[in-house]
Amino acid sequence: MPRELPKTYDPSDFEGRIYENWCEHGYFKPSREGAPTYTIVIPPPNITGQLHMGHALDNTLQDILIRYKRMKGFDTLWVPGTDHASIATEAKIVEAMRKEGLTKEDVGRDGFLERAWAWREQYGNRIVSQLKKLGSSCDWSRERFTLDEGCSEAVREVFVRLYEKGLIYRGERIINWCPHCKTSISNAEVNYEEQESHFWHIKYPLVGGGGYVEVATTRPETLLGDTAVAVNPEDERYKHLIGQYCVLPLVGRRIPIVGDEHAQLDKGTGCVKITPAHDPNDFEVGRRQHLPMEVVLTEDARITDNYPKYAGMDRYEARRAIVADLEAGGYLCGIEDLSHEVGTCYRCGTTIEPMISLQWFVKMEPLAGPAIEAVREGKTRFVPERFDKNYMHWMENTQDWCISRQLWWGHRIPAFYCDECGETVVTKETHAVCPKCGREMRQDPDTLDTWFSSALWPFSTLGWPHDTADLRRFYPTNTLVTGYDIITFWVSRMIFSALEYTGQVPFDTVLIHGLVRDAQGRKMSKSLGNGIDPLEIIDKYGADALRFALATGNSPGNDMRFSDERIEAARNFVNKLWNAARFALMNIDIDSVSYPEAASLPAEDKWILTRYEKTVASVTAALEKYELGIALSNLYDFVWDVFCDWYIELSKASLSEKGTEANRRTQNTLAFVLGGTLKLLHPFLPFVTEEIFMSLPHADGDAESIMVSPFPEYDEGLVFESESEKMDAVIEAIRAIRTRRAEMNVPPSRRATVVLDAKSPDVFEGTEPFFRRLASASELVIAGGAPEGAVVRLVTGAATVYMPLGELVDLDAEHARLKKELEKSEGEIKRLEGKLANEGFIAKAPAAVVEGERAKLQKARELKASIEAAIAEL
RNA sequence: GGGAGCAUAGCUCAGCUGGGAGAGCACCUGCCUUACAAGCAGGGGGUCACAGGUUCGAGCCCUGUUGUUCCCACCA
Repeated sequence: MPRELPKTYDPSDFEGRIYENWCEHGYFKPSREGAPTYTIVIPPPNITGQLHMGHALDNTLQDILIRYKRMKGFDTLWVPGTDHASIATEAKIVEAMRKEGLTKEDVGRDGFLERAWAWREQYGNRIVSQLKKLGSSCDWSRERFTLDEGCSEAVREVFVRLYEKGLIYRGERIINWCPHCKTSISNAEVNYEEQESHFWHIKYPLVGGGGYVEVATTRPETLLGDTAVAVNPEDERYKHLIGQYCVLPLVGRRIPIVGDEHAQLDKGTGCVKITPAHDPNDFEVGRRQHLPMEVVLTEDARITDNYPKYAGMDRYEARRAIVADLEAGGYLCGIEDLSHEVGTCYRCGTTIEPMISLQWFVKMEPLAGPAIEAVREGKTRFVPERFDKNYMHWMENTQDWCISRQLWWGHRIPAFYCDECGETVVTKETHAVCPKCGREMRQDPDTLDTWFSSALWPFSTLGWPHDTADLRRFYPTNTLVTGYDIITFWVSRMIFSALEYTGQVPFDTVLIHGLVRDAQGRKMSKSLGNGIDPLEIIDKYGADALRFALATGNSPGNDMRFSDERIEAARNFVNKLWNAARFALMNIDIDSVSYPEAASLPAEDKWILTRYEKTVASVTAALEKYELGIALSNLYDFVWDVFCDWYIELSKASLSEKGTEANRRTQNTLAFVLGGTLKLLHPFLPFVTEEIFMSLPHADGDAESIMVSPFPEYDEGLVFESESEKMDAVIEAIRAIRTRRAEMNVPPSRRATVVLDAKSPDVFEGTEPFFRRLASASELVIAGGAPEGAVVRLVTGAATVYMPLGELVDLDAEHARLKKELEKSEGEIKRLEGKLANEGFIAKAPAAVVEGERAKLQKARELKASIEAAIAEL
C-alpha cells in the first residue's frame, strides 16, 4: 500500500537514513559475479583539509556514472581512498607546530611522523564522512590510502624494478629548490608568474687589457657563482675574445671567456655570464665547457660563508648589496625595466631557486613512448577529445622527473648507502647490509614525490604487485574522472606507470571536467575567501540539490559558476519532483504496477508513454556519451514541462472519477511513468528518488531499493506516434485558447463555450474534460463550421477554435491580428516555396529533408486557408 | 615563443554527426486551479563577436581579425 509523503520536502529527514540503509545492505560492493565489470578509482582527495566544491563536482560525476552502470547491470566497483599529499600535508603540520612553538627538528623524525599519522586519522576520516554525505556509492570496505602498507609495497616494488632497469638514477642536476619548503620539487610543481624586475648591465674587465665585456642579468646576486662568460663562436664582435679571461667584479676571480652556442647573437649584449650551479642552461654550458661549479646559496637561499661580505644575507638582500657595490665600483653600466616569468613553488608561492643538487630521477624518455602510443591508438581516450593534445604535448616534451623530496611525510626512498665504502643498494627490504664490507647501511633520508605513489593508484589499490582476484577482475579500470588541472601531474603519470608495470592502460576513458568558480567567475580560493563549502550547501538544500546544481548545464572540460540562483533552481526542481510524487500518491491506491496494455490506453496515456520512452532513449544516449549535463536537462524538461505541466493536469480528469476502469488505468500509467522517471533520475538524485520510490507501488522486476533496480530500457512497444500527434493537436488548441484569453485579460473564472471546427473531428473526441480543466471551457462543441455571431477565432494546425467572447473583442483589432497571422504564414510559405524551387536543394539535399520541407509547406498552406476563412467570416 | 578554450536573450549558460535559435534566473501581465507561491498560465527580449570562404543550406565546417581565459616553455 502506498505511503504518503510529508507535505514539505526536507532532505535532512531522509538522506542520512537512506545512506545507512544502502551501506547495511552492501549495495555499494560488487556482487554480480557473471556480469561485466565497470570500475572507477577515486582521485584520492588530499588529507590536507576538507572537501571543497571541486571534490563535490568530481565525486558527483563519478557517482552518476557508477550508479548508472550499476542499474544497467554491470558489476560495479568504485574504489575510494585518500592521498597523503606529502609536501602539502607536511607544510600544514609544520605550520600547526609553529603555532605551538615547535619545529620539525624539535620533535624529530619519529615524533613528526606520529603527528602526521594523527593528522591523517582526523582529516582522512573527515573527508570520508563528507564523501558519504554527498551520496557517493563507494565500496568503503576497499578504502585505501596512498601511504598504507599495500601502496607502500607497490611503491618499493616499482622503485626497485625501475632502478634495476636503469630507469631510476641518482645524480647531480639542476633542480627546482623551494627555500621555504626546503625541498626539491619537480618541473611540474613550478608555477610561472609574471614579475616586475630589472635587467642589470655589468662590466667584466678583461685580464691584461683595458677593455671589458658587458653582460646583462636579472639575478646579479648569482654573479658570485659565475665561472665563465660565454659568447657565441659565430659572433664577429667577440669571437676573438674566446680563450681570454676576465675578472669577476667584487670577487676578483679570473674566469674564462668561452665560445658556446647558448649565447645568442641577438640577445642582450651577446655576452652571457655563466653560473653553472644556479641556472639550468648554465649548468649545461658548464658541462660542455668543463667549468667548475660554484655554489653560492644555502638551502634557505642565503649567501654561503665563502663570501664573507655577503654571507648570511638572503638572496634579495644580497642582490641589493651587490648592485650597490657594483655601482660604487663603477661596474654597473645600465639598468633596464623588465617584466619576466619567474618560477614559484606551487604549494607556498615562494620563488624557486634553481640549484645543483644530488637527487633521484626517473628517466622519462623510454616511459613516454608507449604512453604516447597508447593514447594515439585510442586505448585511453580523453573526453572531450581536445585534452589529448594537452597530454601529448607534455609527454613529448617531458624531461626527467625529479622524485626525491627532502621531506619526512611520504614513502622513504628504498636506497641504502654504505658510509664505509660508498656502496649503494636499492631494495624492498627495510634495511640492508653492505655487500662489499658487510656493514649496516644507512637508508636515504629523503622521501618520494607524492605523485610517485598516486601514479600507481589504479592498480596498487587493487592489490598490485600481487596477482589478486580484484586485480584480475577489475583491472584495467574504466573511467577516470578528474579536472583538467591535473592531467600532467597525475593522469599522464598513471598512464605511463600502468603501461610499464602492468602492460595495460589504467583506464579506457578519462572524463575531464572544469573548475567550479564563484558567482563572479573567480577561482575559489582560501586567500580570496570566496570558497563555498559543499557541506553547508548540503545542510541547507540537500545533497540531491547540490548534485543537481553541479551536474546540470555542465559540459565536459568547461568551467562552471556556482551561485545562489543555481542551487535554488536545483532545489526547486527536486521540490517539484517531490510534489509530483505527492500528487501521485494521493491518487494511487493500486498495489502494484503492470505493463501498460496498448489496446486499452486513452490518448493522453499513449502520449505520455511516448514522451517518456523518447526521454529514456535520449537520456541513455547522452549518458553513454558522458554528456551528463545534457542527460539531466532532458530529464528536467520531461519532468517539469511534460509530466507535471501536462500529464498530471490531463490525468486529473479520470483520477477524479474513483472506482472506474479509466481511473485504474490512469493510476497505472501515472505510477509506471513516475517510477521509470525516478530510475532515470536516480544516478543524479539518489536520495529523493529512493525516498519516493520506496513509497510507490512497484513494478515487476523492481528491487527493494531503486539503486539496484534495472535502469529503464527504451521500449518501442510503448511508442505511439500517431496518437501522440493527436494529443499534441489538443495541447496546441488548449495553448491557443489560453494565450488568447490571457491577451484579452479574461479571468479563468469566466468560462466560455469552445467551438472547434476540426479537420479530423475524431482527434478531439472525448477531450471535453481537458478543455474544461485546462482552457476554462464551459463546454466543447465540435462543429462543422463557424458559429453565429462575433466570436474569437483561433487558427491552429488541426482546427479553428471559436469562442463567444464577442463583447470583449475589438473587431478592428481582431481583424488586424488575423491579418498579421496571415502575413506570417504567407512569409513561411514564400520561404518554403523558395527553398523547394531551388534545384540545387531538390537535387542535393537528402530525400527525407526535402520531404519534410514539402510537408511543412502543405501545412502552412492549409493554415493560410484557415486564416483566410476566419477573416472572411469576421 | 608554442598550444587550447571561450565570445549565442539583461545575467549565467545549453545547442549531439550542418536543415531557419533554447533553458534557468531577471523582467512584464494575470492567477490560491485535486501536488507544488520553492508554484500555475501567458508575454516581451537575440544581425548567434567581426570579415571572408565552403555548401542547395552555416550558431555549427574552413581561413583571417578582435576581445577574453587558461595551459605549456630553461630564454641571459
